Amino acid sequence: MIGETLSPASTRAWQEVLTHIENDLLSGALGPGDHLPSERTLAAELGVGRSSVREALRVLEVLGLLRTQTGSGPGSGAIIIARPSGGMSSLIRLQVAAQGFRVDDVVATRLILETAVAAQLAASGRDDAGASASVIADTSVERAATPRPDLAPATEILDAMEATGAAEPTPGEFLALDAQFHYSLAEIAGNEVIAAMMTGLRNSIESYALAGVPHLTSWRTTSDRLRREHRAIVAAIEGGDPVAASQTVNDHITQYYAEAGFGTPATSTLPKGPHHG
Amino acid sequence: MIGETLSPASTRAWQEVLTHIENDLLSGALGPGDHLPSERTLAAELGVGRSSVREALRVLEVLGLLRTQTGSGPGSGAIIIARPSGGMSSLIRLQVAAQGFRVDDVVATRLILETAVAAQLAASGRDDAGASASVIADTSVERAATPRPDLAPATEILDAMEATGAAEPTPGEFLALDAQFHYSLAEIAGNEVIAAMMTGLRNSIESYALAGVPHLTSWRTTSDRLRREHRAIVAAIEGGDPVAASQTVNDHITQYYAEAGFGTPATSTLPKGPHHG
DNA sequence: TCAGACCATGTGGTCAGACCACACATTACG
DNA sequence: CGTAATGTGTGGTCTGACCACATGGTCTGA
Repeated sequence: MIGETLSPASTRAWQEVLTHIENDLLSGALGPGDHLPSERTLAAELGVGRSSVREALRVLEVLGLLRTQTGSGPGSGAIIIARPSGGMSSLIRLQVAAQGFRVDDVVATRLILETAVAAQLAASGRDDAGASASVIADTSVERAATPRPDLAPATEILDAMEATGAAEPTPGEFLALDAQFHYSLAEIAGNEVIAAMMTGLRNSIESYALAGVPHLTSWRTTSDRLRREHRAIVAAIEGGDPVAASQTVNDHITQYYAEAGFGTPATSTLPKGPHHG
Repeated sequence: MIGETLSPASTRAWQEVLTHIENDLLSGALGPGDHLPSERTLAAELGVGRSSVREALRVLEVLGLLRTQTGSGPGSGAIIIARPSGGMSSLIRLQVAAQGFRVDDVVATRLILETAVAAQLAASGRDDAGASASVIADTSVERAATPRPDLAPATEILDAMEATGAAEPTPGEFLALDAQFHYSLAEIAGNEVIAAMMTGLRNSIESYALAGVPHLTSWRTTSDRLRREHRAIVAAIEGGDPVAASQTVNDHITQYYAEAGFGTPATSTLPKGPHHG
């Protein structure tokens, strides 16, 4: 066992651990909510050191596949949770930081996904869902036409954004609510992949969006416009007009980043925040 | 320093390392091609153990931000490389394995991105780029209208797919070339984010695509159709017709997965050995 | 002089052992 | 009967020690 270093050549120990867990996931031996064996047990079973097990678990944790907790009893240990948002955010944010992604590419991609979501939502409640006008939403892969999307979760967020007086959100809070609104649309559309990607894209450029606030001629004017546009998006979706919905979303996002004067990265202070559970 | 265990509360050591490296990336102190300090040095500088440094590096490695190499001299050590494809693939694949992502959501998302890419390519070479017919490609965020996309890299792959005789690709090779073709389109479009996401989405369901081959009535018939469709996609793009390009791509992808009989996971019921309580 | 062998050095990869803080379960005690 | 003390197992971390590897300088012999 000790002399196992004779053949570590191609596969590194932590990769074996990763592969083993992935296989357990694919075979169904492990699923959401399940506990992984303890690090020490896993190490003994796979014949590797605990360090290697930990490196694999760390990867899975960052990727949003599990959470770890100290202590004993239920709720402790490493538990499978499939929460792709966190992992997607980390990945995109770090790639932007390392210049693997351009910020405008991120924005452009977000635009594509959001317009597609809006178009799909607008089309999904109609009788003639999937009209030729909307190529994007016309996928025979999508689930059976939902009767009509319930936009209540989204509109509730809009209500919060329009609060006045003491409850009036600060720019930071406003943008957070804005992110929530857009995410809720993706969630209502029912595509977890898109929702996760949108969250990741949005989070990765959160600092840029915030840094752009001072560049605005008037936060009041802009925020009022954003509020109106949000309502317009909802109206377009409820009106069953995919093209209008897409266009409204497109303008909404495009205008803000144009006004905020993009290209100025928010150096040093990274926004990030604790990986909320 | 030793008694640093008094306040590890909120931030775990490896996260500090991660944050430190991220800050270096954002500040420009680290960039693509740069070497990170050695693990031992980094550990000493940050006042953490080497294990913690390694856990952070492992995360960055999986996310596609750096590669590590043993030995000494240039080329060894941890080097910053911003290659998001690998990380995106791992993330999506594992999320699918952990049931965080549904396979049909992955396919639907891929559809959205690929149709958007095709539409953008078709529109980018025209004088009236951004016509109202193509909402998706109409983003004022996209880079200045490229003169006309050079599809040579894509068509070369198609040539390889159409090789006959000894060079004729096997189904596995064919699908690999197919993935390359689609990736090359995204690459030509110039959006790294989309390219990475497409690669990740495609890779994560590679096994499903392969598992579907036996379900086809005739591989020859299907592969011939795919070849024709690839040429049609290129033709539509060169023809400057965004709608046709999107539709062609949409049909291309949709049809294959329909023929391949989706919904059936690649794994048949495995023994399901819960070697842990 | 030069080419080859040789070894010192530094790197990541891995392991083993040892603590700590924590959370729960059990037990002992008032 | 309830509360406090204790036991147990978990992840989190650090330390020290090897290994395999790649480089670069040094030494040796032709």
